Amino acid sequence: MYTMDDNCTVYKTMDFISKKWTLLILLELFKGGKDKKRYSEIKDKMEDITPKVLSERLKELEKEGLITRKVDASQFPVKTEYSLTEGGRDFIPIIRQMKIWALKWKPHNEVCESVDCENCDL
Amino acid sequence: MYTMDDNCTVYKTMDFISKKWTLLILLELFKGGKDKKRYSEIKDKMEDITPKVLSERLKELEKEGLITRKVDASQFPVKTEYSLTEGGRDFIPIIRQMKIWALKWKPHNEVCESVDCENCDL
DNA sequence: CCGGATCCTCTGCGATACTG
DNA sequence: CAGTATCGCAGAGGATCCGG
Repeated sequence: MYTMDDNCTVYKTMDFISKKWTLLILLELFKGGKDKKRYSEIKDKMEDITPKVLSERLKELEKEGLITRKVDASQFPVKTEYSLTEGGRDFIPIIRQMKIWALKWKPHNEVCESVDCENCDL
Repeated sequence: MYTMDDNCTVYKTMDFISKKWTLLILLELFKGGKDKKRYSEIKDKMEDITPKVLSERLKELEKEGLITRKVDASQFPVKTEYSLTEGGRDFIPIIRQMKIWALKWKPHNEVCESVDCENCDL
């Protein structure tokens, strides 16, 4: 007999990525091939996310080691830039697998009908 | 220039699986190699889920085509059994990828230190 | 008894405004 | 520009109830 263990690595990982917006932020940081993106740049692309939640998720992702945050205060206005860490980049293939799964099993539309559509860069 | 599109297949999939408990329920239905599991059986294994949320998630998963629900009213008490569909089973490798990722990048413990630990059957 | 539904509470998300 | 502060609401958690 087994029971779901709170301490299980998989359990904790799934609980972490099951927070709203988390995966989409990871994907947004990956898209376009840029290694750094600014707070406002992320926010502008993800139209429906609120500044509070974006801020919360970025902190969580940093704490979990998936992204890094760098502040350039040498000039004004101050620039804050976010990048994927190696571990964060290594999560992208999992998101790609989700897309491949979705293309196979879910009805899809013209916006996103191929694996390499420009909408999500996957 | 691109913007996150609500209609995007990937967007919708990520939004769907990003609901609390969804992935854990899928995993629970996979574990142990049984093809069917009863409501109470799932609930007992996932100690912290409440009957309300379990019921909601099972309905969503059924609607999304990942699981099926069969009621056996031929005897008493009535049995309700849930199984993974082909599409649902095809999602398990993605969860396995998450575990592999977690084992590589996150500190893990004795409960779950190998890919084939009996705790999650992945 | 089993598989939920119902009621209530409380945390998390959303919307808007504002600041160093 | 990059976030906080404040408030309101929907969805998750807890306990109990109920029809078959």
